[in-house]
Amino acid sequence: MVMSVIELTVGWYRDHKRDLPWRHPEAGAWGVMVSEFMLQQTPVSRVLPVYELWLARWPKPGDLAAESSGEAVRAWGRLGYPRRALRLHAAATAIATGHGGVVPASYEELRSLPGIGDYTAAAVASFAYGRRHAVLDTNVRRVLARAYSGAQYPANTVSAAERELAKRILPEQASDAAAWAAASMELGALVCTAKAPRCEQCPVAALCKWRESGYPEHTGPARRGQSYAGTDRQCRGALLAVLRAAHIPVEAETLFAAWPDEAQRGRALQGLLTDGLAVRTADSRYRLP
DNA sequence: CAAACGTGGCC
DNA sequence: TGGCCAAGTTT
Repeated sequence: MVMSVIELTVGWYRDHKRDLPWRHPEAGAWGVMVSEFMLQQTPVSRVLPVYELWLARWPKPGDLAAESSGEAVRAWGRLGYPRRALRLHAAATAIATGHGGVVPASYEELRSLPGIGDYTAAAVASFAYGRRHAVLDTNVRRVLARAYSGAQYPANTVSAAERELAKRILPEQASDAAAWAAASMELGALVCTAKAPRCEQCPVAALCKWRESGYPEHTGPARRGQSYAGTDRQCRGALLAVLRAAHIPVEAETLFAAWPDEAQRGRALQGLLTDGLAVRTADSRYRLP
C-alpha cells in the first residue's frame, strides 16, 4: 500500500523521537506549557536544565503565581528574551485565578493568555490535550515548504496559503492530528533541518517535492539577520544579569558598570523599567520586580 | 508588516 | 570571524 507523507512521518517519529521530559506523561499540561514558553526561539539543549529547575520548584501554575515575577525572571537565567519569564508568570497567575489552577485545553482560552500566540496555543492544545490543530512552527513550515511546495524555505511570515495547506492535510482524527504535529516538528528539528538536511535518513524523501525538483535554492528575500553584539539588546541583557545576581537593590552606578556606553545603558534601563523587568525603589535603587 | 526582543553554538 | 539559526510574541 502507498503511504502518505503524514503516515510515513508519524511512523518515523515512533522510532526516532527524542526522550524529552515534557513528553513524559507526568509533565502534564503545565510542563508542556512551560516547555513551549522556553522553547520559543531557543534550542532544546539550553532549555533542558532550566526546565527541570522550574518544574521542580513550581510543579503547578499556582506555585509560580504565588511567587514574585522577579523570581521567575531570576530563574529564567540566561535563556534569553526574559519577557517570556514575565509573561509565563502572568499566564500562571491568570490560570490560578481564572481557570481553577488548570491549564485550559481550548485554543481560544490558551490564546488569550499572555505570551501565548497562535503557535503556542495550538501546540499546548495539541501536545497536552490531543486537540486537533494545525501547529505551524518554523520546523513544520520548513517540512511543508519542502515536501509539499517544493521550496527550500518558507516565506518570512506565515501566509494564508500556508495555513490552508496545513489545515487541508490535517488528519481528521484528533489523535492523528496531534501525532502529525509532534512528528512533523521532530522531523524538521532532526532531519529536515535548515542548513544541512539529512535527506538520506528522511522517511518522506521519495515523496518530497523539493527533492524531486532537484533541490532548487531559495529565491526571494533573505531572512533579516539579527545582529547582537553592541546592540541595545545586549546592553539590556548585561544590566539584567546584574539584577538577577543581586539579592538586594543595587545603585545605578553598580548597574552601569556592566556597560560602557552611557547613552545606551540609560536607554536600556528605561526599557527594562517600561517592560516591568526592573523596578526603581523609593531610594532610587534598582531590583527585579 | 517590520522591528524589537537574548543568548550561545556552529561552520 | 561573523553571519546564520533556534518549538515566537507583541507592538
